[in-house]
Amino acid sequence: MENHIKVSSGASGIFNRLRAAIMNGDYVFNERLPSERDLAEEYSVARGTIRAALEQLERANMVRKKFGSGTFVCYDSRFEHEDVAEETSPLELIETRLAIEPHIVRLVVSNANNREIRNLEEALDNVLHAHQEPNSFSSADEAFHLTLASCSQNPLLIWMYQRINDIRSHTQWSHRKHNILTQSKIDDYNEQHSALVRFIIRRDMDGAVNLMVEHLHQAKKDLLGNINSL
Amino acid sequence: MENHIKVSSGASGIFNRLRAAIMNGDYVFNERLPSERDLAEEYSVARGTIRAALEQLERANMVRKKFGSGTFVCYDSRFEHEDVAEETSPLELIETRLAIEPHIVRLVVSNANNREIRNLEEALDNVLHAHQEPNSFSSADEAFHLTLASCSQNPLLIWMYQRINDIRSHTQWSHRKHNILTQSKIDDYNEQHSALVRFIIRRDMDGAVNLMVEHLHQAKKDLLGNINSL
DNA sequence: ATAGATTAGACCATATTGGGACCATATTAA
DNA sequence: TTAATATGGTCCCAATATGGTCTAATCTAT
Repeated sequence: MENHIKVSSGASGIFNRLRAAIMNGDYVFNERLPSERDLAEEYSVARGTIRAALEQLERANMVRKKFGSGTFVCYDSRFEHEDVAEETSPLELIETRLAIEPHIVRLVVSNANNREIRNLEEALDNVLHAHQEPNSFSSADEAFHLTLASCSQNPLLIWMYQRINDIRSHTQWSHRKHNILTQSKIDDYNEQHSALVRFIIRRDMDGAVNLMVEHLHQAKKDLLGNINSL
Repeated sequence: MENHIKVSSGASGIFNRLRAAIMNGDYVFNERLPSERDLAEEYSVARGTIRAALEQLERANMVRKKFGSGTFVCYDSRFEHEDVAEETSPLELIETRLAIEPHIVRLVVSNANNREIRNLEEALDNVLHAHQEPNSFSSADEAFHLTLASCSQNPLLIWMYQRINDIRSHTQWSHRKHNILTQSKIDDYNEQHSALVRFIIRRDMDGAVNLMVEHLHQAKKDLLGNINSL
């Protein structure tokens, strides 16, 4: 009957304490937990008990273990109260980008100063020279579009685009990137990125906006084509 | 609480410390980090560990490496908007609405079903019959536009519009509403609200979108006129 | 007394780290 | 222009850290 006093004991107790620590942010997303041996010492318990607790955490999808490397947090507290990321499909994300990015381009063409143009050219350079590999390109592409948003100088739009990038990098469909982002697709997209920056530098409003719309429509088409072919 | 100094070990530990340094402003935008060899000495780890940490930073879009030159910060602290509501001006809010609402209208015209049309008509009714007083109208107006957003059936767009409404009801200018929202202005806006719903019911895409753009441009003009007259 | 949980330790397979060397490119000084 | 230097990119090998597995002894609750 001592369980009435102790909150919990044994492996489940360690599980609860570790889960609380992760949800509390003591261990953040992608961080490596202390080794099983260290945790055992920290909680004054045998390694087997720690392993049992970690297995519970793994079943709860809060950590993942990597042989020979460590145990890593895969619980993202950023989305703790945000079901938006979970509910938003790739298609709905593109639709949202289609809503705000063309207008961002309008603002950039009318407002961007030389310093921001330089930042944009640098981001373009990065995405053009990103390793020809889906994850690397995708990450540079996110940075490019965020830089574009930042050139709008509108804090609310920038903030919204950050949320879009959060969702872009949120897992759901990332495994599809490898099907969609072939070498030739990456080349196509980069062609459009370059053209977009040229239009912006020339202050060609219609050209830039239309290109952005086309860019996103192509991304949408590629996404739909891929889904249909599953 | 115990003085629990927790320093993640290995590459991810270095990653966390460097990320904190960058976010803290120890290294600023476009600044060159110390060389990998210097960082290795500074943190008393091998160069390979530093390289692993820098690769994580690169994946997080916080630094970029230039072959033969160095590693440069590409994290812009201006992107960190602690409280976006505080930083967003009325004009910037309108610009943001100008970005997303016309596209919301597009989606509504193509996707809305009868049930959603009924919700929209109800929201229209509410805003038409709101007390002819700025706060009452403003609140009904927010609800009308949010209903419109929800008819898009896109959870991300709906969520973003909720954030817009948060800011609308928060912002700096609420005291100006009394200057802007005169009886005749309210009548003008409601004229547009009614016309918008008619266009949507007729599935007149161009008419609806153009009207929404006009609606927001008028709101922008009214806002600017009021600011200039201060 | 029994069954299950916990402890403690040993060993294995893999990944990371330490430390060094050399290469390719960019920057700087002569 | 040319040479020297600084920097990131790559490879190597040994040492260490880590999770995976197994065994046996001990504790605990029924």
